Amino acid sequence: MRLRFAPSPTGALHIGSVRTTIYNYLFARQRDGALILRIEDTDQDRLVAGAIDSIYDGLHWLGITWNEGPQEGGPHAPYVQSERLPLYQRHAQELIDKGAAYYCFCSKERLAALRAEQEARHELTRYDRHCRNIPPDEAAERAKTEPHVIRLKVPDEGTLAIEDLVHGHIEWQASTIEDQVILKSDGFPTYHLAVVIDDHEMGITHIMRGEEWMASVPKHLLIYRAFGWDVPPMAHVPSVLGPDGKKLSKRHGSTAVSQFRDDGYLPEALINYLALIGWSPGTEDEIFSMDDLIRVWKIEQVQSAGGKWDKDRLDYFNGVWIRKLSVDELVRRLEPFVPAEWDREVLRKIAPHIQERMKTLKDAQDQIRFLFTDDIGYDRSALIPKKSNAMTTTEALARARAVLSPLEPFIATVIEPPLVSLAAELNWSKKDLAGTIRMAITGRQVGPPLYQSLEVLGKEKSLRRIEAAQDMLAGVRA
RNA sequence: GGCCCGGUCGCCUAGUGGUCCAGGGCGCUUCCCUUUCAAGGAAGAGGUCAGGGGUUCGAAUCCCCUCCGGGCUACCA
Repeated sequence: MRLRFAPSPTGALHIGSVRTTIYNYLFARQRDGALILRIEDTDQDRLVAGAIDSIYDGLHWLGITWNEGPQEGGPHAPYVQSERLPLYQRHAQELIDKGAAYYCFCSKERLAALRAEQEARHELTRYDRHCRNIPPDEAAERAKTEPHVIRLKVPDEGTLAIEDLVHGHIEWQASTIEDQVILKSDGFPTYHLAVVIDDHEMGITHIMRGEEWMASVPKHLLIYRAFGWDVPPMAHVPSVLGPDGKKLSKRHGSTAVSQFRDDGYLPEALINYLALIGWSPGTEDEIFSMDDLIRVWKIEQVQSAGGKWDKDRLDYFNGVWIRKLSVDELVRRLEPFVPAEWDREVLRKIAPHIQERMKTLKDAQDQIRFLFTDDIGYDRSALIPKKSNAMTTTEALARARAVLSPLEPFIATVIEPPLVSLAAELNWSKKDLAGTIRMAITGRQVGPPLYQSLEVLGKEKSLRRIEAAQDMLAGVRA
């Protein structure tokens, strides 16, 4: 069993192609098969520098591994199509020799004009086979000096069909297919020629790819047939759609895996969420690690309809996976998301208290900033509860400071009782007292639990900030 | 326009002729818990299974038509 995924280095690793890659990975791993990474860079004009690195980075981050590839090597190296040109050219020649393909000398201008005419007459826009009947000898001779492409010689009649693993029986009439260019004038193959040759040469046993490739299947079938090769089983998996129902793309916002990493998403969450677009276990379980997926995922359960991308649902899964992390692991994952100068010991102490309050790792920073800087600026009015005023609040803060200052050890369980009693004495609700103190020490209305926050902040700083709040209310400080 | 693929609550989906006056999750509403926010618990709103014809004792599930959506229609992948 050999599966492949074949991205084009035309940009950052895309979230949609990741979903398809995950399926390939699962299929290969659950059957002890091999996974091959092949770079399809036959379009010279669309190459983007650094794209291959970004593909590698993204895949590594997700924990997807493979057996053969450009950097890994393997029995069918090279795994980059631009390094396999002679192979395609040789095979294109073979197709010509077999009469399954022909040289075409039409200029791009003629093709454009032809197209314009057809459009004007509301006819089908396709190649008119102008060069199809040039005698082979003459064509071969002209090919030595004239610029040319090689086109597939599509038969006039016949039916082409596959039994798709996802969609079942699909068929096409040969008459509806164009004489597709398979070798471009720059000597590079088009996708159609290159995939068929590589999938065959590399011993790919199952082709799983996005459904946008379905329309080109009949062309591939013709090429397989011309070479006399067996056609491997194919599975065309549904697309990941944007909110507007169209195939997810940059238009819908960033689709780069690296963006999700930078935004504080866990690879576990992304994989879990993505796997569920287009696949369902048929049970009510929905939290799956990659290993779980390898166990339960089945190609038979893959949907035939596309599914829309839903950020809220991704956020939910991210929260689930963040909560599953051990504290040590959470701290480790938080590392890139907090300033280097922040004390890691303090981070570790507060981590358990913000763990269930994060949608993304990025959320942590704002919630715990007060522990690492004294610059927590807030408005004096924010200190005063609705039913209170500056004077009573100042009083409350003074009393709180008095109550807190002798406490030893300064830990949450010791801090709570006296503050609860104080609230009662002041005839304040616990909520109001806690809210005022929270604002005084954190500068925010929401955050980790107050008593734990005081503990982690430490007695000295806590008292100092409460005093500062008092002064602010009393007008001592602006 | 042509070819192909789709169409179950706002979204992801379960469902493969009866146990479905359609189940779960996200989101939303309400309540509980509660020092905030979350998390957690409970309840609820939300679907004429795109529409119309068949087949059948019986259809979301099978067939046909229509409508709608998407993909492809490049010397792009």
